[in-house]
Amino acid sequence: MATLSQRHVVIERSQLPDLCVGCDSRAASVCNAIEDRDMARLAAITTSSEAPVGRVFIQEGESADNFFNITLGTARLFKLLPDGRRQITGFVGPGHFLGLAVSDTYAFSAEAMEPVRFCRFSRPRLRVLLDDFPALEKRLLEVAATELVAAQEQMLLLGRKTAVERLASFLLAQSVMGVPCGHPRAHLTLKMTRGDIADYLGLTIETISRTLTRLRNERLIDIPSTTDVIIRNHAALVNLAGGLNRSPTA
Amino acid sequence: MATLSQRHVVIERSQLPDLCVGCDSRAASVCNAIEDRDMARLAAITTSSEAPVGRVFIQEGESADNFFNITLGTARLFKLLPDGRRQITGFVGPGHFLGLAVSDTYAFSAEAMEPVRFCRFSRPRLRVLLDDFPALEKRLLEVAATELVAAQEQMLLLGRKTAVERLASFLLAQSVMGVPCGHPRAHLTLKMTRGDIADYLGLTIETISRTLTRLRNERLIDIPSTTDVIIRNHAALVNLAGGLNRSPTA
DNA sequence: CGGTCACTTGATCGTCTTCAATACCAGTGG
DNA sequence: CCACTGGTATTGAAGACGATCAAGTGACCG
Repeated sequence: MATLSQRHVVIERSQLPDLCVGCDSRAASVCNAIEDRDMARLAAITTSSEAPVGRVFIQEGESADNFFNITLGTARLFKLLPDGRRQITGFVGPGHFLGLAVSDTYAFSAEAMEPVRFCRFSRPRLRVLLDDFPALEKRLLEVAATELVAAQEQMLLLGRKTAVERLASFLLAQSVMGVPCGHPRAHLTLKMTRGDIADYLGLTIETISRTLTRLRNERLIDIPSTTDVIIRNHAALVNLAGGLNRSPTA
Repeated sequence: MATLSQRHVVIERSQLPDLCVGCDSRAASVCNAIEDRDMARLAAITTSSEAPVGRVFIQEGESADNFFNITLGTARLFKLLPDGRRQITGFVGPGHFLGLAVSDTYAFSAEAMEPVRFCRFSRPRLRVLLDDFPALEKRLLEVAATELVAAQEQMLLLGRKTAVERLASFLLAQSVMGVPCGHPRAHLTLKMTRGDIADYLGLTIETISRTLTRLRNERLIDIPSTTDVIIRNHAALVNLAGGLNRSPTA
């Protein structure tokens, strides 16, 4: 088990570019954020497991006994209302930590979108580890702060942006996902369904579909297939999205 | 300066009840979260300042040079869109830390709702302090995690709840604000305007007003003055709000 | 080839917004 | 004491954006 998860960790790190050391978005990746020796120590106390597509491997409200470190695949994080309305709070991939919940229960659910492999370790064990490696704790704090900033941006989106603006913001965010420093990608391959996007942006499937075709008709994007989007007019999208982290001139 | 802020800190702590040591919501207060000796050390490197009502003492997009620790008063945190639309991400009072931003610029603005007094200290200084006191860092992590959970709850509210549900959730949240463990207060005195509430809940002033009167007509609340709300039917509000952190039965 | 699932597109509906008028309250100065 | 002012809240009427309801298309797969 230990050796298995250890190998995953190594694979993870070797996949990541070694440049971009001083980059902002580097903090977003927990993988990059942890020293090699810490990662080894981390791997030693984890148990690796897998979740098939559709499996909810973290259930909101259940006892938050474990921390998770995704090593492969993608998952959606979401919260539900009693009548089934769903809000997706994020999509997470390799390198992401889950389970920072303070209370004794998880604050959200996590469901595998692709087959997901993750390392799991108990809270007490993490506590010990954090005591031994303050650097790890520092990094975790950075990660939490990064997510907090992202959450605030999402609040702005959900509370104040129109449908087009939300979709523009979403596409732009997707275009820089996993691109540490360089230029944003123009070709996106979405791993989520329209329903996922809708529940992430606080809209409905139909509105997502309509708005996408509208953006296509206005030549801002192309949609070669339902999973692929090509950004044709990046500047216009940025403008629509509300400047994308601009400093307000008002 | 140092002695001044130190006195504030002492005042802060003495105002807080010493019970409720094992309580969940204790983590939300940074004041409670820091050891006495750490607080003294903290106070030693801070400079205390004040902001009059309406003063924006943190500006989104500006260089994030300082951390802030509110010691008196209340402030609204918000983000703006280029055309002036505002999303309030939170209301913060004494004990709250600000400036956890990872990037080199603040991710939000902060404006004094009442006269605000705060201790300010530079990031490098905080870094030194965190190195000396791992316990402080651990607490900060808890605080960040708590805020993250709150942010996710707010995303659910903004993305998926109706106007009544949002207002019900808001009133209930207000009723437990500053009440660490005990029963929620029935009598609320709101420090924010309708406009603030609107920008916090992703609605308009008019909708807030209408929805409040609707709740009053349905005998769920009373509104003795524009700033005061009395919760008459707590259970009904909880039901409206969507169970309030319930574990979804679906 | 039939079935399922996801997506698209159209028509209608409802909630919240927008626009507008009025009421309210505190502070200020005549 | 009362009129005046500016900010804030309430209430009404009309409008818009997105939701809902519904039908149809296309891709994938047994």
